[in-house]
Amino acid sequence: MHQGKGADETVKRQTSGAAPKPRRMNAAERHAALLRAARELSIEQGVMAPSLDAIIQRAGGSRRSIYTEFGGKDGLRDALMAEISAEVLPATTLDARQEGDLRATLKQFARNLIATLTSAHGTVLSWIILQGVFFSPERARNFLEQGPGRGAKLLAERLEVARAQGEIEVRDCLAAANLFIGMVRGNLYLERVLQLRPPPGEEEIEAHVDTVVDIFLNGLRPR
Amino acid sequence: MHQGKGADETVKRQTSGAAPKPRRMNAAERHAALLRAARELSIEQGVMAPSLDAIIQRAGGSRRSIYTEFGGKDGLRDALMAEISAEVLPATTLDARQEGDLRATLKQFARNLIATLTSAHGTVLSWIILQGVFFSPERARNFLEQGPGRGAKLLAERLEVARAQGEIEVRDCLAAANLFIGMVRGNLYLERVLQLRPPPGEEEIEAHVDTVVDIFLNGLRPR
DNA sequence: GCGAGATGGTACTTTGTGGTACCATGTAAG
DNA sequence: CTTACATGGTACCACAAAGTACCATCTCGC
Repeated sequence: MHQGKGADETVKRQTSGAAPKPRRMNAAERHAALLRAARELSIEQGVMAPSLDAIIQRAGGSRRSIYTEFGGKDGLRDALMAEISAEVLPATTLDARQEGDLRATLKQFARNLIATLTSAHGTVLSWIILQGVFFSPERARNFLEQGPGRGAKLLAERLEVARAQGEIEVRDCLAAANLFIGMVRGNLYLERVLQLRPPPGEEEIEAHVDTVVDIFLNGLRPR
Repeated sequence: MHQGKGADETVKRQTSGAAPKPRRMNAAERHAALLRAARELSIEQGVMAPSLDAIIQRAGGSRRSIYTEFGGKDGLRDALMAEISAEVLPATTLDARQEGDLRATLKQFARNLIATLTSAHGTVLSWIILQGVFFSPERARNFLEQGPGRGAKLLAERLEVARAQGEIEVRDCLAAANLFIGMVRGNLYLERVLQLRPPPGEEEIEAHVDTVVDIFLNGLRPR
């Protein structure tokens, strides 16, 4: 390995032009590179299962950068968790201002949710949250409340509006909302988390969403 | 600790009756004790997160027993996985011979499934399967196919019978079965896996099952 | 009783990994 | 050009935990 590094040194010496692989990163670059490497490796091996050495090797830079940027492995995990949470959270909540008809709203919500959950970063987030139960229960719980919990609540409110207008007939709107979300997740989500299949294509998502909304709305229609 | 053990020795000496804490285990006892300790600690700290020392300490016996019984930590994990799988599998499949009406069948299936999934060992199994993706994907995939996969298939067959009899109206019975299972899992399962709540009581399960089956069957009823 | 095999307890070795210190080198300021 | 600082690379340390060896002790068969 030493020899390999030595050979590279010829590159860095006097190359004045655009270096294909900048030898020096600024803070922002290092930050991003480390998070990206941590995320990629977490997808492959499990959340933060890879060693810091592996992360460094992929991200470039030195071990020290992890400590200067994140304060250690825990800090890196937290940062990764926060980053992905921020990406995924919007998809888990219903846009309350959307005033279209109920079916369209449900479809939009379902489409957004299942697409995000089954995407690559949605899967990683799931893993982080799931495993986070053991190393940072607070954060996991917090995410659950901010994300899926809030999404279910907003959806329940929308259902209550629909019920008031006689569109649907249901006892517990929050329970119904949770069931709807459960249907949306269905088996797709589980299969994705277990890495038994690639992310679904648009058509597949669309078909899934159609079926879910059909059954759900039909199940709630006034008799 | 030595003194504590020494004090116990008086018990074992000539006590002909039931020894409260037998000093020597036979193979079966050791096997069971180790699996039990591993399971309990896995519930508390994550699958196989505890060290062998912790497991030994709880199970009694010596480190060597793990190697003689299971060949090492990996063997113990596999054995634990197999054991819990065997316990949970029956609940994930529909009893095909049950010839009652559709609603009763669905309720029975849903009740069994959600009760098992949200129970303590169901939660551990989930963790084992989830994390198993990374250390033994084959076993995880196999379980999924044998359990939930087969359960969904059997349920789909039952739905097809119902469809043939005009009880329900649905395009894709397998998709519907998966949605049903998704509804049954709902949020209860997720909250349990994330240890955000204790196992639901019977009334709670019953209410959940009622709502699920109501919406589902209503959603599929012929128009 | 007594000895051989089995078992429990413990200490040791090895390995992997998080964290830290140090050196060399590249970059930027004067 | 020179100097000072920041950064990359590497070696080192500390610690935890898996795996192993050994000894004492218990059980069982003679």
